[in-house]
Amino acid sequence: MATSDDTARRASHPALFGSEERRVKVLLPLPLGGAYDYRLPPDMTARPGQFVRVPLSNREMVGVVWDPPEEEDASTVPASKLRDVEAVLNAPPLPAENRRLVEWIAAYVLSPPGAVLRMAMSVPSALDPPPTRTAYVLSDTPPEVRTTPARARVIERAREGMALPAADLAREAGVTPGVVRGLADAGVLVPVQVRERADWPDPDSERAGPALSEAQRAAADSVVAKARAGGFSVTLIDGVTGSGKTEVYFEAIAAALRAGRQVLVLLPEIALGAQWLERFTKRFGVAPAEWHSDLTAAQRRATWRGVAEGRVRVLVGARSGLHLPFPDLGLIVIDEEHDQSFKQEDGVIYHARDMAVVRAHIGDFPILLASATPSLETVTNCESGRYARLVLPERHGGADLPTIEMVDLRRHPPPRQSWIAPPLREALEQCLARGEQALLFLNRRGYAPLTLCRACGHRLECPNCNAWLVEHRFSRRLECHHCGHWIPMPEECPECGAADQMAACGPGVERLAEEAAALLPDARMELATSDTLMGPLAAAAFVDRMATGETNLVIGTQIVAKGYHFPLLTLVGVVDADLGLEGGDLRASERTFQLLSQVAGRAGRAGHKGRVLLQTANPDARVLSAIAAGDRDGFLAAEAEARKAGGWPPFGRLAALIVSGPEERPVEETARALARAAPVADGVRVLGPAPPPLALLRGRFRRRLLLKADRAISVQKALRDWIGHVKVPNQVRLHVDVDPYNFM
DNA sequence: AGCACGCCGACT
DNA sequence: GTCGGCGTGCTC
Repeated sequence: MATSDDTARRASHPALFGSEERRVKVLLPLPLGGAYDYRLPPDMTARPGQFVRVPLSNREMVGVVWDPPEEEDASTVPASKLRDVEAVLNAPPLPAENRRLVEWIAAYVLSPPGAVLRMAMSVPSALDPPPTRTAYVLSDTPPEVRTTPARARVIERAREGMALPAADLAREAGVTPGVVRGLADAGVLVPVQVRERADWPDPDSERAGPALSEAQRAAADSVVAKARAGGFSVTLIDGVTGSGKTEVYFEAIAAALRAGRQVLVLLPEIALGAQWLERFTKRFGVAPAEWHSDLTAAQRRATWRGVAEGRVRVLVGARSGLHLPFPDLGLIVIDEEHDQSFKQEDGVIYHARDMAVVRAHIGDFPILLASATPSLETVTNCESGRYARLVLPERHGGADLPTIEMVDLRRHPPPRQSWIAPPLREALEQCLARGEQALLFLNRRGYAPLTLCRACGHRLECPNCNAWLVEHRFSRRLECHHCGHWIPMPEECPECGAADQMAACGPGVERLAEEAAALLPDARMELATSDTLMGPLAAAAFVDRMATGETNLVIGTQIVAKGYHFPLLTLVGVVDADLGLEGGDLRASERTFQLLSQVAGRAGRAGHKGRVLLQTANPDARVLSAIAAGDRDGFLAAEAEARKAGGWPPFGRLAALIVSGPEERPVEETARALARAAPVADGVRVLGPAPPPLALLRGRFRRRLLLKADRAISVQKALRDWIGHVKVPNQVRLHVDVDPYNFM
């Protein structure tokens, strides 16, 4: 048994103890307490960051050699427990910046570091030896063979030197694969293994960018200086839709590239479309590398490697791109920084925008946040001086901001079972008559959000969730939007058996489309929802039909609010502007403001004046009058005032505890036990437990508690002290959501 | 996350 | 008398 003194000396002078085992810390992508110690065999070296294969119980796992602790652990695992590192993988290491990010996120969201590491190891095949393909070259000592014209063409092509796979060689020589095979069998061509290496041509940072307005130029100069100089800074690029934020951050990207650094651009998944990529390609001559859920396993593998080996210079991706192993990252851009999809809600719960700021701090380089409707968090950081702010005031390209009018549904009610009020109907007719395009926005998928039986009043609910089943008329189903459960549309009431009594209540986009088709029979209408625009191809085709005017009326959910620009669109009708205010959580107003601003921003570009009609039953709501008046800053100021008064974020801290389990009783009891054990301290309050709006979700009963604390208090410490004292029975799970955005 | 160990019901 | 249910705990 080594004394603790021994252990300390061995750690600081490993060479003096050559006969002793050499230990390395290895973090495994599992929710374990921390890194495990392994013995490094004498003939092996392993540096922090390298991927290693190690035994764990009766299996093998790949982990990352972790950095030795600054000071020796109080309790060292006894040498008798150590097992040998099996192999150091021949793959690029996980950079130190990524390792620090893993630790930082783990500490912040109270997750085991291994669970966070898993996000950085989401592509296991990236660590395998790069795949090779068989290619053919001319033999140095070709045997004599009968020459045919086809063979001559192949030999001529092969003489150019590049090793080519048989199929490519045959195609380029204009012969059948059989000819190539014959030459290979004869020994004229010899096979060689070539590394398959996807390549990302370097973006050309020297290409001339577009002419910038004076405001854009000033903003660009500022971010270019930051990108060139390096060093940590956070800058908000704040400008309305069409003010040219993208052009400004493209200049910063060019500057970072000229400085030899890699660049990461994060966008909400939904906004990562062909239009953004086209703009990038126009500016830099080549497309960037991409990272999103539509990539194949092979593309993922190649991209991970390309990033790790520094061959990818610019990557644009959804939030998980943050964990890619950039060895020389020098700039991050978060576009649409306010977008809530940056908050990851499953597995490790974290906010990619905030963690990107941490990543920039760790790497000591600038990060740019861009938005037309920045989050209150970011604006507050600008006002306190933590973040810099660059304002792009006017619309670029001459189009005026749209006029925004409210349609008071109490004064102009639509006919029964209809949702388009007369003023909106007239506006639509006029718009289409002028040969322009219109968008009807309703953030509700499907035909009707509720189906009930006229005979007995029974409402069709999801058996796994506290939610109504939504009718989808195209698929003839009732679907739960929370868990994926569906049933065929019933002919008779499942409760009382009455036939033909099922009634659709309320509108979804499908029903709205039905109404619009009746009102505007000549419209070339199209539905745009996540059901109809599945995948980048469908989305690109839709954008095309809009650009050519093939479609002149879109009925869409929030999918159309983000990322697309429709040059011919002049009218936007928001069918239910009050929808987002239901539920009334902390950020309901803010979200509504952002969403409606974005939708409104679709109207009127490229010289055409836009018009936006907001249908509402509450025209006096602060959010709506602020939108109509174009008073974003006034809205944010009022919102900030209200949050400050209540001690809510960003002026206070918040963490949610979600207790869930398949049976209600133990969930309820655990939630109550947590409440009893709640911390009692100045500046800390615990709210709840309360059943959330979705008290049953995916077959699990849920309760929520909320820890609300002053800004000066560490919620992490408070949570650790608190949760540590409560026994959570086995089938009950406790999720911690630090800085919650979702209150369902 | 797996996986083995460990105590209480229905079967050959 | 065993097979097997999944509760509990461990993996360097």
